[in-house]
Amino acid sequence: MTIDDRALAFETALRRAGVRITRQRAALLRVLAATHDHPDATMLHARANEAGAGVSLATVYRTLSELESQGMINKVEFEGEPARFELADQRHHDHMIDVDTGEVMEFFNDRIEKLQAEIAAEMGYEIVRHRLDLYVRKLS
Amino acid sequence: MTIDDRALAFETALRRAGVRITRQRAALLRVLAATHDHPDATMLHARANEAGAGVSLATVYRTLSELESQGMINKVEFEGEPARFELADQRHHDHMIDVDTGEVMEFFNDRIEKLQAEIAAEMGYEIVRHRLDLYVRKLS
DNA sequence: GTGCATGCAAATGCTTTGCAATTAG
DNA sequence: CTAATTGCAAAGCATTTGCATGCAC
Repeated sequence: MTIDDRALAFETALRRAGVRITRQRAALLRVLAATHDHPDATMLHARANEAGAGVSLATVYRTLSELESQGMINKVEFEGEPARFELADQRHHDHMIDVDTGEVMEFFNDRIEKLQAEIAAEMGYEIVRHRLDLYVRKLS
Repeated sequence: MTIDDRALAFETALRRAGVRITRQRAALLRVLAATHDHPDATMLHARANEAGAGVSLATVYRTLSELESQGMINKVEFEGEPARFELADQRHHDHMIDVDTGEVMEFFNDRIEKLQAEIAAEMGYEIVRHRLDLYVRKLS
């Protein structure tokens, strides 16, 4: 799926949900469709405007909320920094954060997922969602 | 260890670290020593003042920072709420949050801990710290 | 045309900080 | 005595919101 395809898919999904596609939203969708890292609202704002879009930060926040409640992006909150965002059209995964560089990596481990569900079940609960963040340092 | 013992242990550790024990700090240490839940700064402020202490919120925050950098308490940041605090003098554990009641429970699973370390090692990293939060709902 | 979306600036909520007054050791 | 600590009010930061104007459909 190309960036254009993805941006178009976003637009279609939003239209279907009764959301109007404004110039600002189209620009943000394009920026998001091209995203391979974990930018925060300010970064997305900067990227949209670098592309000549003219979008206010308030609109960035409003659009991100909308996209999140549509389930199209995920908000990721690491400790002590502004919320970051990632595309939701991927398999579930957890995050590793390099404490020296700030780099965010993704990983998935099925055994951990299963163990979490078991632990919750043993205590009489089911998991609604979970967050597993590993703050790591490169081995020397 | 009683609450008084614990409060005294805190004082001793702080004095040893060259931190002065003021009336305000003593009151907060007492409140913390009696803590079995996961209060935030405002709650701790309220509890200290209910006990007739006369402590400002700024001092609560400053004391919590001090205690955290001394490794005596841990700051716990759940999604979308003010930071909470817990005593550090316990075995490491993770948290389960009941999404309906807000109740916070603790659990520990050695297999999950080991798997995390293995995953990090495979990717060439060592874990500095980690956070695992399960947002759960009671099974009906 | 009509109502949803925008920009702006002000408000919010949590947390930190500058500074003059106070107090622990 | 004197340097650390406090309270207060102001500032900081990320995020949200009220409102008048603008624009998508």
